[in-house]
Amino acid sequence: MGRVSRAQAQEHREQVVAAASRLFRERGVPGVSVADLMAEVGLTHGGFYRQFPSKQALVTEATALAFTDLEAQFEGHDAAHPDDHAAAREDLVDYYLSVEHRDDPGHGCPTAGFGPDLGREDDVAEARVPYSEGVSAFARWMSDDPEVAGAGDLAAVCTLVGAILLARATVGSDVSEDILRAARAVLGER
Amino acid sequence: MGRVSRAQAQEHREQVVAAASRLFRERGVPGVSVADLMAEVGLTHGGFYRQFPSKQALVTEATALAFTDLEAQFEGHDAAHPDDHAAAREDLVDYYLSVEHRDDPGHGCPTAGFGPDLGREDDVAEARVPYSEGVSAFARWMSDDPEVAGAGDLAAVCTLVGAILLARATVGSDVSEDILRAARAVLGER
DNA sequence: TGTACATCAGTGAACGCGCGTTCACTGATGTAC
DNA sequence: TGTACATCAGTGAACGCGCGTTCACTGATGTAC
Repeated sequence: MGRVSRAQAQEHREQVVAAASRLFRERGVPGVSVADLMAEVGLTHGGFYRQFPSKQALVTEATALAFTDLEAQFEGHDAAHPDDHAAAREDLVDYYLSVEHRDDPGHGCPTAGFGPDLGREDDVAEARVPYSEGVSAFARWMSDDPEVAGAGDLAAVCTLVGAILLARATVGSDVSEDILRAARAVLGER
Repeated sequence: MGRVSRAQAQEHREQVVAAASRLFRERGVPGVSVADLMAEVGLTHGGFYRQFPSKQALVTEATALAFTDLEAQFEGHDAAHPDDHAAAREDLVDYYLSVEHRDDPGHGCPTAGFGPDLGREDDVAEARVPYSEGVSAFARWMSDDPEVAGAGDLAAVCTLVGAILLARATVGSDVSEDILRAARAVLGER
């Protein structure tokens, strides 16, 4: 192939991070290889290390990007309901606890998508920094006061994340839909 | 080594399932090899396939065993508070949202331990059967009427599982303890 | 603006390694007489 | 109860495979004059 322009290389780099952000959520970090990621962008695996020091470094970047995308989603809900944050929140909860979200983890919540891998593997501990900040921001957005999250807001995030995780793990059983319905009922009352 | 007695072989088998039940929760299914599991019991990897058709079949058995252990834990809490199920439930929630539980996933809740892997990999779909039944039983135990779980009970399970997952993924940040505290506060009010 | 050279993004073979699974083999256990 | 034979739990080498990472190489891009 020969050398590629700096702009092109930068674009490739960003595409790899975007692919990682999606695939890591979908299949988990150990379920996606460096070769898979590069192939997603139309490149071969060898060039990976000219852009990233290691696979684990990419995990941190992919986590951060996924939370940036989540933030944009929040802003989208707010824009759809000017001056009515409660309605925006209702929209989010509605989507969050939908079958669509359950069945599309790759484009879904990074809190649920990256959580399991970050809780387990010590070698991705670095990624816990953007992750923890993302969880805080999520709770703040769930709050009435966007500056501080209360216990109820943090607990609401737990309920959302637990529900989507359980709904995914019980797919194929009626329990899966029961879970989504139950969480929706309880969070609707808040 | 030569042949071993049937009783001995049966014991080995059970020890492997028990080790799998613990290690799969701790490191995830892809994080534990067949050789790891056999070594845990003092055997070599080759003999695995005389006891199990595949690694994936073991996942199902390990999931079922972990939920049997959880059931025993429920009974223990009930036994500690005869005729006071609410107090037993308080005990469970207290342990569930503790730093000890967060830091010991291997002996912790199978709902949180097996959930991520079952939600992701299609080749362990078989294990979703005991898993779904276990989630239902968990919700029923959280209920006042042990025969039926209401939406609030299922949602409480979601909150517990979400909280422990998030607390594990944010270890090292203050958010981790905030999460445990927040879930405790909200579930205490129920 | 044009030319000569240095840079470096991406290639593809290769590194060592660990994986799940198979298999010929072993020798103590279990069984048939 | 004792003996001869069949069974089969566990061993350890080997299977093919994919992993993360390294590296000599390529040729277009970027730069110095």
